[in-house]
Amino acid sequence: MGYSFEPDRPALTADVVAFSLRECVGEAQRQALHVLLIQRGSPPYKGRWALPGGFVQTGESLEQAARRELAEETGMRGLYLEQLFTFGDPKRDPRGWTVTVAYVALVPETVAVQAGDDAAAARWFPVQSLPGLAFDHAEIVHYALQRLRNKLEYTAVGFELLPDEFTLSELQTAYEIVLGETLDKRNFRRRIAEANVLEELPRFKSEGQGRPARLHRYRRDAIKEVKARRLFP
Amino acid sequence: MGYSFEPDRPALTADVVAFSLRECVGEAQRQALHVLLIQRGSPPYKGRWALPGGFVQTGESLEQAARRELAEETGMRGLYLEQLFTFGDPKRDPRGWTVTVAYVALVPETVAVQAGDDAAAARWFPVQSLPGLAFDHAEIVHYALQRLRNKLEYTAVGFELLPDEFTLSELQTAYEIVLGETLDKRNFRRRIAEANVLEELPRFKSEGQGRPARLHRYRRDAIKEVKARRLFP
DNA sequence: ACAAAAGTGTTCGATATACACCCATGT
DNA sequence: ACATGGGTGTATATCGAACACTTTTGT
Repeated sequence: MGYSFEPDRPALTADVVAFSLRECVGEAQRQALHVLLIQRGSPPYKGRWALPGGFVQTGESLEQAARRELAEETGMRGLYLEQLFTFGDPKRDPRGWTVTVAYVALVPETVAVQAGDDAAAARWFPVQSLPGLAFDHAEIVHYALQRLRNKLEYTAVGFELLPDEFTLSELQTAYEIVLGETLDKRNFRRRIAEANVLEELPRFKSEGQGRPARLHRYRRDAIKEVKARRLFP
Repeated sequence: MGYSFEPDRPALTADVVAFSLRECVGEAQRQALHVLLIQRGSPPYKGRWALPGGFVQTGESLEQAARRELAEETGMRGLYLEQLFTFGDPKRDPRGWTVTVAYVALVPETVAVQAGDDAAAARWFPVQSLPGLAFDHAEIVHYALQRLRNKLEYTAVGFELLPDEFTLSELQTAYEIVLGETLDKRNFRRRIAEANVLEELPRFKSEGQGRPARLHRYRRDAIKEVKARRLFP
């Protein structure tokens, strides 16, 4: 670090790829993985959809910036958040040199979006049918999706997409939607049990018809394994 | 991304954690994993050791900046390089707000270090006995080491630490040193063979005594597996 | 009673692990 | 001839994958 002069500085932003499992519009009961996008109100890319995010401010950490921007633009707080990658191609923003630190957030369906102060539209889009995105945001979403699938295979973060209390079937459905493949119920439950990150609650959830399902929640005292085992090899 | 005003900008740097397997000083034949450090010539942390790195310049990408700084300060070029993480704690640099994008580089022992223009000392330190580091660089190295071990378990990047041509025993030794455990020779060779990333060369390497070992090299046409298999579960 | 979702074990094949001897060269 | 490192196959244990029926509730 032999800083011998002070060159120009890029603008630094934090952008968030917020994933959530939501019902597809028009298709009740059919959940799909969605990404939250915000419609740009000013050029460049005016009217185009983009990831929530904005400038990192003096005195805050990168993660704080990501959380603040997400809260300001969508009202969502307290989510699982993880740094994804930093995108710094000098031409990625037509206005000038802008480097962005991208984060991934996982959002339970129970968390509601409140559009930001600037009244910009915020909407969930199915990852399978995203509109054209501003900047290099399509690339960022693509990279985030890969990472999410990987993460789900190796670690047990799936419940970050669910409410505090959930049934094992809901958890399995979450995994199936994200991974894009169906899983065997018995094998799935065995894996989750062996991971030892859930605890049973003394409550059940009745989903219309059928036998009520036991509710579970994440064990907050769950130990991070020294050598993470792959959950779904 | 509703940029409504232009806040202060942090300085943006790229730092590199360069790993290499080198002989320990004093202990001929005993290799260990080393990290390249540069002695700071000016405050803050004057005289302390730090990671090579420096400001990202206008018009270059983050990876280009990392490569350029590494070349300028150590003379090393053409290495395996991978983005690690971006560190942005507002207090990480006492001079002011500085965000750094950290990279990991893997350096064959055959690559020599030429100290940079500013004649700052550059030295390889065993990861087991690092000096006190400037800034948050100890944290960065620690994180890089975790990532390197992980990477080696899941993917076959081990040969990036070796010269173009190497023997399977050299490759195994590299894995053993980084992972900190001994591996079974036959199982190791089977795994590497199954990964299908190496090709045999019609040459052998005679290491003083013993039967000469066949040389191998990385297959440049090796296919990236869709679903990476763990090499050493 | 029946439709709908929850819950539960076992078998079989694949993969990982443990293990020992012969080969080619230098001294 | 012997010391040194290179090279090879098999048997067993573990793990993953496939698979079907019983239970509990709402209608």
